[in-house]
Amino acid sequence: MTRQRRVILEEMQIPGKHLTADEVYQRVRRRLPNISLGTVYRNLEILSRIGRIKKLHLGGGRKLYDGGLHLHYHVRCVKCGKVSDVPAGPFGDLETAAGKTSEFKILGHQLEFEGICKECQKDE
Amino acid sequence: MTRQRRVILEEMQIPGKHLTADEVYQRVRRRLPNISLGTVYRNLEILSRIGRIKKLHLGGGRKLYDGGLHLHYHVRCVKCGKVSDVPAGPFGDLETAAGKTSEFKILGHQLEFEGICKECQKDE
DNA sequence: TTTCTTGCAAAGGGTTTGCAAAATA
DNA sequence: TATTTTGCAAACCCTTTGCAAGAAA
Repeated sequence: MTRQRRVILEEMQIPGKHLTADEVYQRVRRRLPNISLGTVYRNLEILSRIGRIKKLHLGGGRKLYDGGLHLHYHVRCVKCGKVSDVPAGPFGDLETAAGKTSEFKILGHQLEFEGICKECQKDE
Repeated sequence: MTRQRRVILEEMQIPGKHLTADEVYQRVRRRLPNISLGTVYRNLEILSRIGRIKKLHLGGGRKLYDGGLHLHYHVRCVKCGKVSDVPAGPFGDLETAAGKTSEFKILGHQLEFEGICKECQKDE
């Protein structure tokens, strides 16, 4: 656990926020001005592999990193791209249901809603 | 509706299959050898915007295009990346539930399961 | 010391875009 | 004819990677 990795992890602890790799880079650079973007990418990959953060691939096509590990879903604004958390369920046991109709051994799931955020609703 | 667009749409009609832009390009090229990759990208974008196909951003980070318009979900193998359809629900009314806890006006949702496909289960 | 990680810069892969020519409505 | 779309190629992200120097275990 290097200094860089620790700071990256700390800077990801923003409840309800989801950052691109470059946003993480910008934040971390305020504390470690010499860190490189490559290091940020490498550590985001490692941290998500060991389960300290979550990598999201949402509909907008952007890769986002989420420091929040509690079970929750996401909603993305189709107008401005803003992503917010949606508290999880209770949505029944989705995985059990899927396991009955699929030949896959189900290990997990991701649920993403799309809609229009409060600000964009005003603009309509 | 140009010839290129029509052929692209036709080549996407493979039940249960999900293609990358390049796979679409390869398929279409068998019928229209001079089509360019740019044209494929432009038409996939247009077709998904007008709702004739669906653009998927699954966990693997890959962008896939799906010609199947019936309501269904997807499951992705975490070992080999294979993507299969999962019949939808009945999973209750996910969007109504999300609308109660979110300030967004909910318009839709995508649900992706991850697991291990039949073939990869054998290898374990 | 041995192994892992860093910063740098270059390479890589997928996607988008400007343009003039061609096709469509 | 007016508008849209095409093929081509270059440009454009974003992300990954090779390397030698540096830090961590």
